[in-house]
Amino acid sequence: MENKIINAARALFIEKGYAETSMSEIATRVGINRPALHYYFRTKDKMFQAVIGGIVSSIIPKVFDALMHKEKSVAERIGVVIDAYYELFWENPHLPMFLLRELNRDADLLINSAKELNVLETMGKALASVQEEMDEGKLNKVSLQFVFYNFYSLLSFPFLTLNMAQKVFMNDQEHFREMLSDWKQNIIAQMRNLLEVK
Amino acid sequence: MENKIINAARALFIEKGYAETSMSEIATRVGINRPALHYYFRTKDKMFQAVIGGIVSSIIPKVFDALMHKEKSVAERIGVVIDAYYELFWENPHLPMFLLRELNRDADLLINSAKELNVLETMGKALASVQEEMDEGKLNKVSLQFVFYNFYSLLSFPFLTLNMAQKVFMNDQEHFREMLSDWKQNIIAQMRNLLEVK
DNA sequence: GTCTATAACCTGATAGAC
DNA sequence: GTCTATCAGGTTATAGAC
Repeated sequence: MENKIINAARALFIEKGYAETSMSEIATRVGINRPALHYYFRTKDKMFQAVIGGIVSSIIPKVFDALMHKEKSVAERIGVVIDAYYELFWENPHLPMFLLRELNRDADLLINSAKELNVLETMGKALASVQEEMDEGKLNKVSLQFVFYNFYSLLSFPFLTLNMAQKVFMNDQEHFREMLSDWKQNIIAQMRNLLEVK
Repeated sequence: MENKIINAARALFIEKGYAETSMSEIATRVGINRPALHYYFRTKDKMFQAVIGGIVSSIIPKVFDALMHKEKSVAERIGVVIDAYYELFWENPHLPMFLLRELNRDADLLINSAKELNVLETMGKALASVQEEMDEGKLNKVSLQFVFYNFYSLLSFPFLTLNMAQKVFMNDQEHFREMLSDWKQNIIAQMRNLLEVK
């Protein structure tokens, strides 16, 4: 039962955000009523935090392992990371928008959750490994913030503007999938331009 | 008075979004009470639409003119466009997040407003002009959707993650301003990599 | 035009019966 | 554990006095 609730809550929170999701909505989705919800999670906030924990930990990635394999080329490593994120985002297309929205509403909530789950540490290690290669002259010297910005902006933007794309570019799901595949090559090309020594 | 209301409403809507901004909040900010608000704009929705109109029209850019000047290099033209957006976003740092949030909440509202103000047409012309140069072989052949994605993702991402940057990268305002200046060069470099024939 | 008063509703949360 | 009943507080919106 507890799981049923968390699943329904996660789906609704991700789709519409914290503020615009009501407890009644979650209750009817589960098939029970409000008071029953409060029995399992005393407050809306507690419930949201439980959901956040699950989401953040699903993003703690094996993904970052890929960055560590120095024997592989930049293109190969970036490709693996993109694939991992694509898989996650394809199942939850509104996840990037959700993270951004809640990061703006209450940054501490997400950041603290990430700290508890050692996400920042894992990410730090991965970025430090990139830094090493820069120091060795194997990669261009670029600030890690810029590496982060370039990668995540390009990765997330198509998902962030999914609604718009459907209306403006008339993208259906099939079209979107094809586009993502081409877009992956674009991200790789841009990251190579950023990082590879010429 | 009507203007005073619109200004207060715009500031609040941009900062916190439609759902999390209440009429009472706007009223106290203006210095009157709720019923007085409803006198000027009958419903919250009507008021929001009035605000949206002003915001969208402020983005209809002279910006796009810059793209038309074919005699200038890609780098020069992109630079001008970035400056125009930087100016707008510097005064309203939460504007990109606002647009994205409302685009996800109610895409039609924004798109219809954009249609009324001929934004899509202006944008279409600018993109068509880029298309021409591709046909002439002066620029790489890339889908216009990708040109759009590359530019706007890189442009908006630092603003979208402003809250996070302040907490994670310890960026104060001064630091952020410097970073933006370097970031501009990064956007130009990436757009050149995308568009320039080698 | 701007106020007070109030309607009608929805929210999150709790108490208590079963 | 799950229900009914209810509370206190906030929301948009309107009616009517001044």
